[in-house]
Amino acid sequence: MITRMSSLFLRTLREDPADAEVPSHKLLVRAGYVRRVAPGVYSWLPLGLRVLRRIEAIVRAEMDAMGAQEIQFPALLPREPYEATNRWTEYGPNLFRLKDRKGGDYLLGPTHEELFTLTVKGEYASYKDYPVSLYQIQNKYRDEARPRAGILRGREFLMKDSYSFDLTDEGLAASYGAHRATYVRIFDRLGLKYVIVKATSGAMGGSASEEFLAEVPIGEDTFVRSTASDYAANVEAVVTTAPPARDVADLPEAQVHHTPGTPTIETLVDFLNQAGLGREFTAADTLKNILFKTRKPGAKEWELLAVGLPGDREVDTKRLEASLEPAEVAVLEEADFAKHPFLVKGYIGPRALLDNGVRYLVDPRVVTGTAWVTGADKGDHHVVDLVAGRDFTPDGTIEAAEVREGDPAPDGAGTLVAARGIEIGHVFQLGRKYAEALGLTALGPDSKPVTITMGSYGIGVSRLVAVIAEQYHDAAGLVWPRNVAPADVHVVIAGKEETLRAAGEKLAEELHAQGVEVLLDDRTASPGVKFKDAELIGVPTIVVVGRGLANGVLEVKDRATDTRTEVPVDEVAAHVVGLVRG
RNA sequence: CGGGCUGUGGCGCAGUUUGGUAGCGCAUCCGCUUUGGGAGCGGAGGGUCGCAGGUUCAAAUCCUGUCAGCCCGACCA
Repeated sequence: MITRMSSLFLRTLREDPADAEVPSHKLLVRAGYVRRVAPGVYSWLPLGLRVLRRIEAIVRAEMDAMGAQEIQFPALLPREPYEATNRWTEYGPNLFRLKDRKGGDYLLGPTHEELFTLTVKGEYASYKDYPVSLYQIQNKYRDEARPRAGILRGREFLMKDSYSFDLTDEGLAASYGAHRATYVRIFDRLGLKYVIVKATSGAMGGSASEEFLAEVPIGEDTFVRSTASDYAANVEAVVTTAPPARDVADLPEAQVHHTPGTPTIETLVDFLNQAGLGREFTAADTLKNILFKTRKPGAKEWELLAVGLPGDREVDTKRLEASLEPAEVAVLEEADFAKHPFLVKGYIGPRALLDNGVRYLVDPRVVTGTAWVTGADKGDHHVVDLVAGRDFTPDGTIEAAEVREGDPAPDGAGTLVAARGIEIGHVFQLGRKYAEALGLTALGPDSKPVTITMGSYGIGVSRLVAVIAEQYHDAAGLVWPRNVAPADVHVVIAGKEETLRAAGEKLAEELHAQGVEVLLDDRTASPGVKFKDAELIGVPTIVVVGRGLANGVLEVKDRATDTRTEVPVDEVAAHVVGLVRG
C-alpha cells in the first residue's frame, strides 16, 4: 500500500503537549499517533492504529501458533458473574459500573476470568475435552485512581488475555510453560528489552506467577537484578541470603547496660561506641523490634506481631505485606501500646515479646549464633550480646526488611542492583479459585467430577505501543523496530521539481508492487519540514528523492543510525526490499 | 485520599501582582516570493478567558464556591 502524506489524516505538532511528561507520550502525540479524549482514554489516529494492529498481529500469530483459540467477549458485562466470584464488590472503585434503563447493574470488564470460565462450563463437560486454552484481544476498563503517561497507563486499554483449562496440576504447569515460552517469542519479535521476574502470587493462592517487565527508566515497578547472573525479581519476591548458623558455645554472656537517652538506633550506636566496651558497634549490630498488628481475613481481632530487623534496615511495607498476605497489616498505634505495658517504646526486646506471647518473627539474617544489641524492655536500657538461639528463639523468620543495592543476589552470584520496569506481560497459575466459585468441572473417566484448574495470562497490547516507543526513540522522534513500524519505508520527495515528484512516485509504485508498505511524502511543504516529520514519525528506512537525482542517485537513510547511503535510482527498489526483508 | 501546580482560539504560552476595548508563537486560509533541515513578506478567519455566584461604573484580573486537568505520594497491577 502507498500512503500519501498529502491526504493522510495526520497533523504533527512542533511542540510537546503540556500534559505529557514521558518521552513516549510526548512523541506519540506530537507525531500524530494518538490523541487524548478523556483522562486515560485515547483515540488512535491512522499511524498509531497501524502500529497497534501490527503488534496485535504478532501477539495473535504467536497465540495461534501455541494452539490457543481466539474468541471475543463483550466489554459490557452483566453484574451476575462478578457477583458469583465476589469481584463486584472486591474489585472496588477501579471497576467501571453502569446501569441500564431498567436499573440493572452492568460493568465494563476489567478482566474476563468469569466469562471465560462460564463459557467453558457452558460448552465442555467431559475430561476428553481438556486441556484447552482460549484468548481474546479486547479493550479492558479500569477506573484508575490516577491514569498517567498517555497510553502507558490508561483507563481503557487493549489487552490480550488468555486462560488455560486443565484437569491436573501437571497439565496446568505445562500450559503455563507454553504460555511463558510464547510470551518470550512475542516480546523478542517486538524487539523489547525485558526481564522476567518472580511475582508474588498474592491472595489468589496460585502457585506460580511471573511478570514480564520491560526495562524503561520511567517504569512504575522497581525490581532488582544480579550484577553477575540473569537473576531478576520483584523486590517483594527477593529472598534474603542468610549467613550460616554459628556455634553458641564460646560466645560472651549477654549483658544489660544502662543506656540513657538512646531511643533511636543512631543515638544507641553513638552511646555504645563511647561507652568503652572495647569494640566498635554499627547499626547493623543492633536488632530493632518493630510492632505491627495483623488481622486474618474475616477475623475481627487484631493480633500483635513483632518484627526483628538489623538496625541498619528499614521495614519495606510492600515486602512485609506480601509476606503476611492475605492477612492485613497495620502499624501499632499509641492506644495499642497503652494496652500492653510490657512494650516499652524504643526499648523493646525479644524477651518481653516471647514472655508475653507476642508472635515474633525476625529477619533471616538473625540466625542462631548471631549476637545483637537490642532493647532490654525497660526505659534507657539495652542488652548487648543477646544471642539468637541461645538467649531467645524467635517464632520464625520473615521477609520484611528493605532490599538494598549491593545485597547479595539470592542465587549466590553477584550482588543486587535496582532497575525500573513496566509490566508488559503476566503469567499466573490461577488454580481452582474461579472453577470452584463458578462450578467448572469435567466428568472424569470414572464418571466423577474433576474441578478444572486454570491459568491466566495477560499482555498489555496497547501499552506495548508506548513501551516500544520508550525503548526506541531519540531526540528527533520515534525510531520503530521494523516489525511494528507504521510503514516499511518513508519516501520523501525533497523538492518541487516535476522530475523529483515523478521519480518519487515511480519508486513508490515499484516498492508497492513488491509488497512493501510505503509512506510517500508528496506534500508541497519544504524539504526541512518533511525531514523533520520523517524523523518524528520514525519509519526505519527513509529514502530521499532530492538533489542527488541529477546524478542518478537517491539517498537511503537508516533512521536508527542516521547512516546515509547513495544508491543508483534503478537499484533503490531492490535495495529497499532487501532492507525490509532483512 | 493527602500535597503541589495549572485552567485564556486546534496546540504551546503571555496578560492576573496594580480591574479599564483579549495578545504572542505554532497551526489554518488567501496573495507574492521561497524549496536539502520545522521558510520570508503582506493580509484573513478563529477565543462569552473552566463553570456558577458575588464585589464594581467596569472583572481574564478581586472575593466565595465549584468542576476539571497535570505532577508527587498513597492505592491499584
